[in-house]
Amino acid sequence: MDRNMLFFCSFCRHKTDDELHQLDCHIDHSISRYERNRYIAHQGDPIRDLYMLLDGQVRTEMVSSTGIVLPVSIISAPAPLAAAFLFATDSRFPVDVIATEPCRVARIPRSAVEGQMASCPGFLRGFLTFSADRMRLLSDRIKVFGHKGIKSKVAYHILLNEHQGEFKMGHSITWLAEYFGVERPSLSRAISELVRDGIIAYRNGNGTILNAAALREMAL
Amino acid sequence: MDRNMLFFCSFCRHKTDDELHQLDCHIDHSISRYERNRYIAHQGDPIRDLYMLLDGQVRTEMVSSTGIVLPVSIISAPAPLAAAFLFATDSRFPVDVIATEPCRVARIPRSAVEGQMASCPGFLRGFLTFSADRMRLLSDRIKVFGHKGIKSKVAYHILLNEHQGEFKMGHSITWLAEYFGVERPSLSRAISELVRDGIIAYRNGNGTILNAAALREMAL
DNA sequence: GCATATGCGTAACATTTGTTACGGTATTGA
DNA sequence: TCAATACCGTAACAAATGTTACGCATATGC
Repeated sequence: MDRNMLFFCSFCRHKTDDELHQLDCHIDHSISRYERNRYIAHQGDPIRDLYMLLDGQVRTEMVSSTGIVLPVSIISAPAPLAAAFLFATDSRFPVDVIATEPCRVARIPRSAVEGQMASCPGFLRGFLTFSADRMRLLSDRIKVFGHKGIKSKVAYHILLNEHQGEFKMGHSITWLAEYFGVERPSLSRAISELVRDGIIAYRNGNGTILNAAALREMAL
Repeated sequence: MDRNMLFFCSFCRHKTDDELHQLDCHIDHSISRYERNRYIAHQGDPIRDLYMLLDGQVRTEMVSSTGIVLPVSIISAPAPLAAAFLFATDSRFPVDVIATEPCRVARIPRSAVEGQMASCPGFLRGFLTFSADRMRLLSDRIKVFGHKGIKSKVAYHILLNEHQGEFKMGHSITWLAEYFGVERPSLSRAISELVRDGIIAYRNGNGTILNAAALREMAL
């Protein structure tokens, strides 16, 4: 069994290849190959299987009801595709999934996934943890958007990453601007203003909180 | 066994009370009661149990690192509390949870939850579906935020809810404004402009797409 | 009937944010 | 060393959004 197939099984992932070969753990699945630019799934397709991208890379695209295409993201193996939605009510692919290079994809029927969950605690826990961690990413992002105004977002982000008056931005300004959903120059300006107003000191990704009260005020 | 305890079990939820009493399905759990304004959980507390709000209502609050409090949401029974994070890596309550009226809360140890998942397919599926549906809500919201500019958000929302040239907003303008993270008058203005420019007709929550091309253009 | 609350559209104005363009620094690889 | 690239700060101006206030409906309860 392919090691990547065991992505979700926290127990199995740490076994040696020898141990894996001796393992009596068979999950019903089929493997498909896709050439570059082939569609692995179309937006709206019902999700009946767990899709595991074993090798290669895909891009996902969203198609609006009458044809505009907007890129969403790039996913590299090994990774599940739309795993979060497999068990959703009326679960369908929210995007097109297209191979950007030759890919190998394993499909595991939902029933087999459920069976594996019931019989293999590591698999169950792996899946749940993967889902939960992903949910946390989304949830954190939503919280950022809950703060109106760039300075409020920045202030919130700083308070989250604060440790004894110091903080690290943790990412490039360019990256953060995308994360916040604002333009880079705007974010840059916002930070400059925080510095100008004596609320923080900042340089090169690291900073110090000078006026905690004002910063808290901004985070609303 | 309390019917609310079986929130996640799609099989059990549809049984009659008689059937429930005869059911040989015992989940290890303890039940606590909380008076109004009592803390059920503090932000940062490790999550070791599944919290099920059986009766009453809670509010969640977020506390920034130095004390500001911002309200997040109200949750009414029956509902799980932070269920999405139970299996996260280093899972902790992201918010304070405070009773707004007398509450009853069942706590089921994580290990018992895992055991129940392994032995009761309905429970497993119920939990997974709940998580997945919730993930979809968050995911949809993130997608909205991915569209910059109010008109782009509105256009996207309309295209999502379009059906043969007609659409329903589905919510009040006030509600949508919050959902989009913009001010109500701003949203109102944006819609008015779409109408003024002959792109849509709109009245009372329902509308018609007049210029699909322009609308698609706006959704980027 | 009346007071109250909610939801909605509108307007004028203030503020924030986007846009575009430029220059500077650091890194990388030829 | 040099060119190419990525990342960042800044500025001036344009555009979008927020703010505040008002009037009008509709529902609700007294």
